[in-house]
Amino acid sequence: MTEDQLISVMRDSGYKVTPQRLAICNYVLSSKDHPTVEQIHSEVMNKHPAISLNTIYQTMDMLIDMGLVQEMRFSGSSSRFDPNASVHANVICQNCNKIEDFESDSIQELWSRIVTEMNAEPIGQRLDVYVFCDECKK
Amino acid sequence: MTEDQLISVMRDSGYKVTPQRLAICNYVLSSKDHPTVEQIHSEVMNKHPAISLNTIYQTMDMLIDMGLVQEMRFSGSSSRFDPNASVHANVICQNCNKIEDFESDSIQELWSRIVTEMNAEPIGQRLDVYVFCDECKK
DNA sequence: GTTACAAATCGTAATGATTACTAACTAGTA
DNA sequence: TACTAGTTAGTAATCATTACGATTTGTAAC
Repeated sequence: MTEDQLISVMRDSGYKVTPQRLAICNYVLSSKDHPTVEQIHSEVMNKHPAISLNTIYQTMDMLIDMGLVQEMRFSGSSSRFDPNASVHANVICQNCNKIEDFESDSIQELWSRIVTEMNAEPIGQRLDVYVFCDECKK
Repeated sequence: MTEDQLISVMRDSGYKVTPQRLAICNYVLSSKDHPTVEQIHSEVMNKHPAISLNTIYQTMDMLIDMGLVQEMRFSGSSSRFDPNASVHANVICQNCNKIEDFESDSIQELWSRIVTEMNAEPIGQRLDVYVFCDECKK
């Protein structure tokens, strides 16, 4: 999604476009590692040194509301945010908490079949696979 | 799982068997509605009026450690515990937070395919489907 | 059965992520 | 340019969860 598209979506959803929000969105929507609020905060502070945690939380709520990110909560740590909107699996190391996405056509295909079987109209989904990553296996 | 089997598993894992733990386990392992710590607490208080929240938390940690329940965290609410160890989907209403299990051969197949394609050795999984339940659609 | 000891329990205090609140500020619009 | 509603930053409050310490209890050895 380009920045112009993002701005349109924000305006269409009734949100004002501020430099803080753009900085947060640009970082989160392009990130690959499912960042926490703290990570987002310290990253965005490079451009906006006075930005408050509150603004991060509020902007994440906006992104969730617009359907552009998914919040993932885990025990013993703070929320992480997943900007990948497609059907995919989150491969999560139980030791170091690293998260990697795993996508494949067969996941998409089987998922649609399951949804049909359920006779439901899902508004979202989440697939987690818990593993020990290569690093942590050692 | 019978109570005798449960007791064996607890002893084998190095946990002592106490009346409080048995009461908590009996309730949680037979529950169908993914209870919260508060629900477990108020239920078990019927038998053990002085039981503390702390004991519930500690016993849930034990059950997680023994692989008999899975913890599920969500935004804006406390953890819920799923005693269903099989591969299944949690159908979660985004409005009332009701959770229902959905099991089918396709889910099993999806799961085995992911595991094969990923070439990983998963130690657990979680499949969520977010919906508005029939009640909340009205 | 008694004893010894490590673990469990309970009550309370501490922690820490998240939310609420408020005054100052700003984007969007006329 | 001026107005208004929404946004921001800073701080305080909340609440689920965890940590702590004194007392009690399960279990294994005697």
